[in-house]
Amino acid sequence: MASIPELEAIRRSQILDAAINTMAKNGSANVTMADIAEAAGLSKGGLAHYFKSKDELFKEAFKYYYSAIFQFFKQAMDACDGPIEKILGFGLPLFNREIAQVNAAYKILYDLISLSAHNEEYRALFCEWIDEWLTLKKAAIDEGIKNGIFREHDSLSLAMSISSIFQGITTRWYFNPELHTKEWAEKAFEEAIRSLLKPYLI
Amino acid sequence: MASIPELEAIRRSQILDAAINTMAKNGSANVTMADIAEAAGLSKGGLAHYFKSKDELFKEAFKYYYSAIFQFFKQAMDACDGPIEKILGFGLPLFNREIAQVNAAYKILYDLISLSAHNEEYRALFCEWIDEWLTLKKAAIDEGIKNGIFREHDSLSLAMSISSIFQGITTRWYFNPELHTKEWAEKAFEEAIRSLLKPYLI
Amino acid sequence: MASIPELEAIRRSQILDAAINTMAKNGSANVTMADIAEAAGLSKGGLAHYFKSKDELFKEAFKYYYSAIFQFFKQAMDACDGPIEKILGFGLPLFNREIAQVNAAYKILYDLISLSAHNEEYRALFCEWIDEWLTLKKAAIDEGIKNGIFREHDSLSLAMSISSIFQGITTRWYFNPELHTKEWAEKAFEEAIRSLLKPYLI
Amino acid sequence: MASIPELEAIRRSQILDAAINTMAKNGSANVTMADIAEAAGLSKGGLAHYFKSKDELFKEAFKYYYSAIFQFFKQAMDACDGPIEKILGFGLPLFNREIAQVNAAYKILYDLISLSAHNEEYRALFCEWIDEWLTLKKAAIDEGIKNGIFREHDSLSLAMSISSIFQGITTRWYFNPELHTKEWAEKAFEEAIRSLLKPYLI
DNA sequence: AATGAATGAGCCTTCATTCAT
DNA sequence: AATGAATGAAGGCTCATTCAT
Repeated sequence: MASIPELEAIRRSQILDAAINTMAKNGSANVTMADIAEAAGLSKGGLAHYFKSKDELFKEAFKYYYSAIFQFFKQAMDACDGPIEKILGFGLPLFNREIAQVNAAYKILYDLISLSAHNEEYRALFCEWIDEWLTLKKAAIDEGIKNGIFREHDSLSLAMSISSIFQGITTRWYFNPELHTKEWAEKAFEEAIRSLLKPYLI
Repeated sequence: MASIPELEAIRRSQILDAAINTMAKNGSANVTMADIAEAAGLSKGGLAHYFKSKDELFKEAFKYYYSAIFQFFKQAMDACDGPIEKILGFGLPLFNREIAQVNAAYKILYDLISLSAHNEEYRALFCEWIDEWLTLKKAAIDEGIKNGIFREHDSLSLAMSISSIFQGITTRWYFNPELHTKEWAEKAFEEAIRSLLKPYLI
Repeated sequence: MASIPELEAIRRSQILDAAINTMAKNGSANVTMADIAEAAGLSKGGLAHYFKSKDELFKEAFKYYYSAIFQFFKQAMDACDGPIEKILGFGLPLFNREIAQVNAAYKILYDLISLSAHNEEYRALFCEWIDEWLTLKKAAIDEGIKNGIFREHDSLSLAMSISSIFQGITTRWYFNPELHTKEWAEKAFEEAIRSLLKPYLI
Repeated sequence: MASIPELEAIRRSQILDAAINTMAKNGSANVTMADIAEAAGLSKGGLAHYFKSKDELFKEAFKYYYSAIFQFFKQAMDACDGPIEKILGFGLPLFNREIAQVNAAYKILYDLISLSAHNEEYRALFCEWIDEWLTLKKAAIDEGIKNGIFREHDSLSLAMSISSIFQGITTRWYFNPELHTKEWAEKAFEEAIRSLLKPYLI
C-alpha cells in the first residue's frame, strides 16, 4: 500500500499530467486553473492543496514534461552504437510518434520559450534543458572525434547546429504537416546531418 | 502637408510601433490595450478609433514588424555578390545589431509561434513568413547550382537547414548572451554554413 | 429656394427619419448616435450640430413619429361618417398597412413605454399621446350619445376600453403574425367593438 | 438544515429577487451586473458564480417573476365560483395591491415586451406567457358557454379582448395614478367586462 | 483532503460627447 | 456646416486566489 507521501506524489503527477494535456490542447496562455482542476478530476480548491499558485504548477509541469521527453530521446540515443548512429538515432524516433504527440510537444516547447522571454525562472529552465540536450549530443561527437571518425572540431558548436537543424525541420513538419510530410522530414534531417558530418570523415 | 489618409496611415504606424515596443518589452501575452494606448500617447478610446479590436491590432503589428525585418535581411542579402556570399550575408548583419533589437525580434517571433499553435490566422501568417525566407535563400542556392558552384541538391531542404541553423544559433545567443557571445555566434554560423555547403563544391 | 431656417428644418427631419428607422430596426436601446448619423448620411459631429444630445434627439424623434402616426389615424377617422363607422374606421386602416410598418410602429411604441417608466419626460410624452387618442375616440362616442345612437355612458372609459382592445389585438398580431393573421385581427377587432357598443344601442 | 443543492437554489432565488427589484427600480436597460450583485449582497464575481452571463440572469429573472405573478392571478381566479365571477375575480385583486407592486410589475412587463422586439428568446417567453393567460381565461369562458350562461362565441378572441381591456385600463392607472385612481380603474374594468359579456347572456 | 462559494482586480470593448480644423 | 479624432467613463466578463466548512 502506498504511504501518505507516495499518495501525494501520485496525485501531483496526475495533476501535472492534466496540466500538460490541457496546455497541449489549449495553449498555456489559455489554460485556467479551473481547466486543469477539471482535467485532473479535482475542484479548484483541491488543486490548491497541491500547488500553491498557477506559477508553481506551470513550472513543475514544464519540468515534469521535459523529464519525460528527455528520457525518451536519451533512451533512443543510448540504444544506438557508434557516433553517427547515435546522432541520427537521437532524432529519428520522433518521426515514428503520433503527430498529435509531436504537436503537443511543440506547443508546449514554444509556449515555454515564449514565457521565458519575460520570466527569469522559465528562462533558466529552458537554458538548462538546452544544455542537457547539447551535452548529450556533444558526448557523441566527442566520442567520434576521439575514435578518429570525425576530425577535430568545436564539438559544442556542431552539436548546436545539429540540434538546430533537428528543431528547424521538425518545426516545419509540425506547422505544415500536409506540405512537409513525415517522410520529407526524415529524409531532410538525415541528409543535413550527413552533410554536416561528412567533411569530418577522413 | 500630409493629406488626411496619409495622416491616418502615419498614426497607425505610430500605434503599431508602440504595440511592437510594448510586446517586445512585456511579451504579447502581457500586453493590454491600455499599455499600447499609453505607449502611443493615446487614450483607450483613441486607440479603438484606429484598431477595432486587440486581435486586429496584434495581427497588423505582427505583419508590420515582419515587413521591416524582412526588408532588413533582404537588403543585406541583395548587397552581396555570389551564392555563398549571399547566404552568409543574409545572416551576418544580424550580429551587428544592438542586442536589444535582436532580443525584441526574438521575443516577438516566439510569441507569434506560440500564438500560432491555437490560432489559424497567426499560423497562416507565420507559415507565409517562413516561405518568404525560404524562397529568398532557395534562390541563392539555385543560382549556385546553376552556376556549377554547388552540385545538384534539393535546394528547398538545404535552405531550410540553413535557416534552421541560423535560427538555432541566434536563439542560443539571444537566450544566453553571456555564454554565447556575438563572436561565438558569428563564427558558429559561418562554420556551419560552410560545412553544409562544402560538399557541394566541386 | 429654401431659406436657411427651412434648410435646417429639412435637415432635422431627415435626421429624425433616420433615427426612427434605426430605432425600428434595432430597438432604441441598441441605437447609437453613430448609427443614426450614418443612416442620415452625416458624421457624428454633423449630427451634434442639429441635436445637442442623444436624449434630445430621441425625444424629438418620438414626437415626430407620433405626429405622423396620429395624422394617419385621424384622417382615417375623419373620412368616416357616423359614430360606429368612425370608431371602426379608426382602427381598420392599420390592417392594410405593410406588416413591416406595423412592426416598426409597435417597436417604437413599446420602446417609448419602456423608457417612460424611468423618465418623466418620456412619460409625459406618452400620457399626452394617450390623451389625444382618447379625446379623438371620446368625441365620436359623445357624438353617438348626443345623436341618441348610444345611451348615456362614461364615454372616456368606453374610449379607453376600445383603445385597449385595439392595442391588445394588434399587439398579438404583431407578436405572432403567423398565428394571428391580419384577417383574424380584423375580425376580432370588429366583433369586440360591436359587442362593446351593442348594449348601448336602443 | 438545507442541503447543498437547496442552498444553491435559495441563493439563486435571492439573486433573482435582487435582479427583479433592481429592474423594477431602474428599468432593465439601466441595470448593471454590479447593481444586481450589490442588491444581492454579493460581489460581481460572486454573482457570476450563479449566473454565467447577464443574458442568462435576465431570462431567468423574467421567468421567475412571471411564475410568481401568474400564481397570484391564478389563485385569485380559482377562488371564485362561476364564469363571470372568475373573469372579474381574475383582475380585481390587482387593484388591492400596493401601487408600488403594480408599478414594478408593469415596468418589468413593458421592459420584456420592448426586449422581445429584437430578441427571439424574449419574444418566445412573452408569447408563452400570453398564451397561459389566455388559456386560463378561455377555460372560464368555455365553461360559461357550456353551462349556457354565454352563447356560442370564439372564446379565444373574447379572452383576448378581456385581457386587452384589463391590460389597457391597468396601464392607464399605472401611468397616471393621480388621474386614473384605483376606484376608477376598478369600475372601468368591471363595466367593460360586463358590457362585453352581457350580449352573451340569454 | 477536498469542496466550491466568494472576492476583487484587471481587461476588452462600447459609446456619448467634445473640440480643433 | 461638417468632419472625425480623441476622450473617459462605464459595463460585462474572466480568473487566480482565499477561506469557511
